[in-house]
Amino acid sequence: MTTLLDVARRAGVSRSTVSNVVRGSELVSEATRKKVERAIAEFGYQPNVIARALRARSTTALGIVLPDLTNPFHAEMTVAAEKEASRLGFALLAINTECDRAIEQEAARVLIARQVDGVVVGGMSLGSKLPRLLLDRGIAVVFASLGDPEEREIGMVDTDDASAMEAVVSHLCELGHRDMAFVSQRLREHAGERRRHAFVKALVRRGLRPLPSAHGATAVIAHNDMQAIAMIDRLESQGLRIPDDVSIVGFDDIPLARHSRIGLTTIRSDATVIGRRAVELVLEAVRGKRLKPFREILPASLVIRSSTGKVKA
Amino acid sequence: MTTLLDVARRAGVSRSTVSNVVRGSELVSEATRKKVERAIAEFGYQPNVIARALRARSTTALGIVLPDLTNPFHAEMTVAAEKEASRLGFALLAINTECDRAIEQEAARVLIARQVDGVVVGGMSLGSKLPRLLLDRGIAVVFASLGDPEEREIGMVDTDDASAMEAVVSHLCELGHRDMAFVSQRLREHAGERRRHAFVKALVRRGLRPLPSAHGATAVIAHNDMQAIAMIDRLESQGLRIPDDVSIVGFDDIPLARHSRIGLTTIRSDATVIGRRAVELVLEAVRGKRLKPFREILPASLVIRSSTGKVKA
DNA sequence: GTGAAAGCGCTAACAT
DNA sequence: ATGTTAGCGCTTTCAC
Repeated sequence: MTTLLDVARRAGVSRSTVSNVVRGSELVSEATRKKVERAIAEFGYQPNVIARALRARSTTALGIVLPDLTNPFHAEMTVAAEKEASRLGFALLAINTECDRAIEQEAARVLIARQVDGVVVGGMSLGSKLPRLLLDRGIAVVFASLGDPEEREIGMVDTDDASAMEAVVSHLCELGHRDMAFVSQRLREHAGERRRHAFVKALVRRGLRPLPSAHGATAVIAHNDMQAIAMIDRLESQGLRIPDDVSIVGFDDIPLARHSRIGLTTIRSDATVIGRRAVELVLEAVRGKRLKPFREILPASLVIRSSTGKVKA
Repeated sequence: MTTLLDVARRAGVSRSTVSNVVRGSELVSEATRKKVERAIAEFGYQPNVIARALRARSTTALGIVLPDLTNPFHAEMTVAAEKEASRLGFALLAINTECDRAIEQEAARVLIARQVDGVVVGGMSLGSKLPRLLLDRGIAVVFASLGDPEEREIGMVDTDDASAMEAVVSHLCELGHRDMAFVSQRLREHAGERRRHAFVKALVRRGLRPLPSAHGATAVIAHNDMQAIAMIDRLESQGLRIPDDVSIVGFDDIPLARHSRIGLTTIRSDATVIGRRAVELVLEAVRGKRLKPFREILPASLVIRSSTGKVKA
């Protein structure tokens, strides 16, 4: 392994000069820069990221915390985040928590121990301590597709839940539905509860009230597409027909939602944009310049397919 | 941040002694161990992973390289790998390559720069240079769900492609199919080409030959479930019926395959086991003890659902 | 059994 | 503009 010292000797300069060249510092003459660059090329020198991290107190690594990576929405978000991070020279540590409190706590411990510069939270349990733990260690945090954080220090990028649910309820009401329910698999999931809240608000505005469970509902709104698709499977196994007996609405618009066999009515949410922006925001926070808006709400749109229909007469 | 020195001072011992206690070295008296442990608990001391990595030349980090994290099979494998790695104190760096040569090269560069101890390869382009690049830097490599590596130094864990394809072809032949085709989205994907090879072999054994493309085939075998499911969508959009006009077979048995609306005939492959074992194997390699078999082939089984049927008379 | 000392490879004051 | 120096926090001989 070639080090700064090797390059320095080869180029006949000091290590700091080489370091300056490597880091693109301005205070190096054109002549020496050339010399050093030649030596670097000759050795194929690559700075040791570990040594640099120890000294500079920045690992150029980010974390991403997810409840379920097997959900294509989260996977797509992660892929986009990884791509953007990599483009900017950052590595991405992905941690799957299953929304389990203990695993979230452990995730925080690992992220702190590994000294990541920032963390994108793509999902967590309601009232999770994870963000606070990170913030307390000076680690930047951004919520992605997770709704509004209560704390000012946390950044966010999300689809507009409120107007999305407004559109969903409006659509269902037009189809004659009055008995609607919101379902989420894991009770007390942060994003789910926020969406449930928005859903209830939209109902109440119309003088309606949500059913406590899918039982007896003519329309079921699921926390996300995966759960909506699972719900179709469950209901159909019970002999119900979608949408004749029950209408189903998802959230995310994962690629599968538009599959001919699925045709899920859902809210379009752009995982790629959210993942990319989340990384951009967290890096802005890392660099201490929150000039641009630190919270960003993307417009939501309802995509109507075949999983919703008129309520039976 | 509390350091070794803080703990040492508090316990009235030297840093090396604290280090010995932390690393569980035997050569510490019971009495001092107790003292040190108390001081550690008092401070809530956590060793600095970065400093340790610099000195010990081991980052306790692994990499996982994937072609497409949005494929639930790969996602599940990654989740399992991450879980196992985390259990053993290792972090996991996930890199999505889209099977793109340039990205694979860049992935190798990053993994080398970050000095990961080992890498699980869950997918790559045929003849990719990635494994060689890593091996040359002394980084352990294990193929997961990728077939047999040519190089002895590379570990592997995979489902038995050969017997799987044998079962598929046998099943289809019984249904009267003779015009079959294997399709894979990305030409020249390592795993896909291995499966294609196994498929062709099984055909030839019966005196049959594969069709060059899905066109005109009565049965189509896809590289994996996601592609099979996409194929159903495509064919049905063209007005064909599955399985009446065309039978479809996948590979992986992702959860979606058994959805009531999908019912995909496929090969069962356990992503969780593969992910977990891949990490175990790569760590055995890291620790230099390849006592246990370094290559592991899991039994394959055909799951027959509703996407395959008798060929039209 | 315990401690002193020498770095791992790099960065960032501070000199020059 | 370039070099010198002093560590970052840890591990690991090597003495005692």
